[in-house]
Amino acid sequence: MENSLLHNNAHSNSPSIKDSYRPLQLLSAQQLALVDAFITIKNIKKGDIILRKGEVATKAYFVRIGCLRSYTIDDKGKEHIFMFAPEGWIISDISTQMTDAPSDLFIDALEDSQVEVFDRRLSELIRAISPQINNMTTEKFIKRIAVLQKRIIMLMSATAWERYQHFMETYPSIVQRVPQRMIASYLGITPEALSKLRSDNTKLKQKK
Amino acid sequence: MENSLLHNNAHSNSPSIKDSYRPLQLLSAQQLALVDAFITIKNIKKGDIILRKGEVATKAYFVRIGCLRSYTIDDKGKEHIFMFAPEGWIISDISTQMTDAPSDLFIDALEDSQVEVFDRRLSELIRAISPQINNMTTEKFIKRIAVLQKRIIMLMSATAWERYQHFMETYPSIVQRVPQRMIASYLGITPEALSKLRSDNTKLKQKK
DNA sequence: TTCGTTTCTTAATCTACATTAATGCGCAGG
DNA sequence: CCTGCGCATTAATGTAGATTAAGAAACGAA
Repeated sequence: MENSLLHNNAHSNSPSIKDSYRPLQLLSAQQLALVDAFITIKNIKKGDIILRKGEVATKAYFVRIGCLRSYTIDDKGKEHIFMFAPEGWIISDISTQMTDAPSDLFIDALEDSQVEVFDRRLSELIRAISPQINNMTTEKFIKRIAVLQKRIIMLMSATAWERYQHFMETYPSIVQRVPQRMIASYLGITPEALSKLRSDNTKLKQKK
Repeated sequence: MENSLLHNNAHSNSPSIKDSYRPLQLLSAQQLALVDAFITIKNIKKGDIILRKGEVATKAYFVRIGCLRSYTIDDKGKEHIFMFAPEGWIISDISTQMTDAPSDLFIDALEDSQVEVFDRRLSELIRAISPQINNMTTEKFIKRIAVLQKRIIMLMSATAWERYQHFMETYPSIVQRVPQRMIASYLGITPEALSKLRSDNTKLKQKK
């Protein structure tokens, strides 16, 4: 079932970032062609790191096939996963992409993946030729802020189990695809704790 | 010492949001006058709530005098402070201000305060007349994203004591002004835990 | 001032999650 | 086909911070 989905995506009709512009007719055919000229396709092997902490990156990645993640490594050497990006998601370190600040994040591939790379220059170009798209971009930033805000509130107020529930709603396609220890890392708990969480709740369900 | 600071701010030369436009000469005198026409000044009494969860607000507030905060109340009735806004800070629920989403946050005043109110319409106006300011706004959003991102990483990886250290760096002027229990709420711990934290570390310092 | 309320602190107990460690499984490479 | 290593699970023990409770200090309103 998940496999057939993967196969579909492996064709040339994989999702593209341009899909979000087309339906609204925000860009002329000529402009779309221009965008095409700036977008490049990149294949990334499982485990390849495409951004490292401290680097100044200028690119964002739209995931066509596969799955990427962004994460930090703290002083004690511990990984903390910031987000996952399965098919259709965009991943980048916004602050290093839009300004010249060194990145706090690493980004790598959890599976063999294919992405559309768009450079800072493309963002600038596209925002210059279309005010609507410029506004769309701003709106995306605002939505991102709302998401981060909710995550903070969640980290402050919710138990590990509640956060796990929320994770499964946010990333239904991820749960079976990535190692448990990474889900634990995203939730801010240890793999052992997640394992316990899951088994305890399975038991609860069986009782009812 | 803090008092004299307060007195200075009580005069008409209090900081204004326009200060951030003037030095860059981004707006003509006429345009500044136009902005003036849209900005209103609001006095808020300690304890007054100017935004409630579920409301659709269209305003942001630049703090001239005093201190505001934004916070949520979770299912169990517990408050979680999201940010403080002393003099010079802007506070709002960005997602409700820029879209029509109902707010997740409450905003109220921790002291008698004076703010500059700017409506969504002003943001639109100002961004329409000045592309530079439009870009400045976008950059502010990006910086905000970076701040939220760091806070998430901090909540996932740092101990309560480390978070307290970071809080004091971020809000040096706040520590003596707001109740401890609110600082605890911002840090995501109980007032009792914060009290212990502080006394334990004082002892540590004395040992050395 | 005085009284009532809120806030801060200290201390005892409790709990969610971390740490450590041992076991078994699945899978990639020789 | 083994062999080894990363991963998941389980269990024992440890600990940061929550909860509960109670007393002291600070604060606001009459």
